[in-house]
Amino acid sequence: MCDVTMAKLKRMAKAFKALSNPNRLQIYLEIIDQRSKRMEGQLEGGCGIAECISKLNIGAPTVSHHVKELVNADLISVERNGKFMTCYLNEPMYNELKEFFDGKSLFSGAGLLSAKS
Amino acid sequence: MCDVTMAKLKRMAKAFKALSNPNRLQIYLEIIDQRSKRMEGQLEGGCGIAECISKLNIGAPTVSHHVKELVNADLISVERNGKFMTCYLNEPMYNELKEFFDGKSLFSGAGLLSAKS
DNA sequence: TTTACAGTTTGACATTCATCGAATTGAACG
DNA sequence: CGTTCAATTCGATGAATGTCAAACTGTAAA
Repeated sequence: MCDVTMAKLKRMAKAFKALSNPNRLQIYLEIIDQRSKRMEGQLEGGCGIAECISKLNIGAPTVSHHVKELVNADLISVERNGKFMTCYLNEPMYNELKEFFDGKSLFSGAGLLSAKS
Repeated sequence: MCDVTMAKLKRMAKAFKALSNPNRLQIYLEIIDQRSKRMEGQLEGGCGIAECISKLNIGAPTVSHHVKELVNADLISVERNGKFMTCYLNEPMYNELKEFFDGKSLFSGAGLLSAKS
């Protein structure tokens, strides 16, 4: 009965873990930021990884690893454009996160804790 | 100029880390849940730790450790009531989390990534 | 005061993480 | 083709994490 809820809990925990590293959070926010600009027509395409590499104080292998983690947590998706890589925000997951703290969350009153294991 | 924003980023990353463990997330949600019930007058007092211990599949030392992590991330506060411990939701942090994914977040357009270290 | 219960501390252990340097793949371009 | 640049893969390593069992502290109640 709590299966769906439990699955969601795991999914959320995974998303939070992906966002729990400051560098990864910054990459995620950069992607969100570029998406906003794109929606306003100030930009085309998605967020390039090279951009993140140059703006953060960590090496390319680390950025690559972080991007993979964000993809793995369903927070973003990645697409190859010739020589470059482009990151896109995963909108459904973004909305799920947005709704998570909305008070009328799936969790409240669901008696989640009574589901052992 | 981005100091405040950077501080917030770190704070958020810390909060996400605290919520990135499924057991810890469940404890947090239980506390939120009990707070809701309390607001509806269905319950008095806060959430007891013993309750979490009995409902989760982990030992008391681990729950104690998790609770400390939640306190450390400013997500909850704890108070002693005689023999029992009571957990309370930290409302400001809860609101900060709620507002984080609100679109008009502090981060969008702030050029956060351009602030090296 | 002795017992029982709630919760913490300590120490240990296996696992996961963040990061790096070096080597590698893969696309574009001369 | 050979070079260059974007990005990944592959070890390696030091640090942090989640969990437990055992011992401890502190409060209440018998």
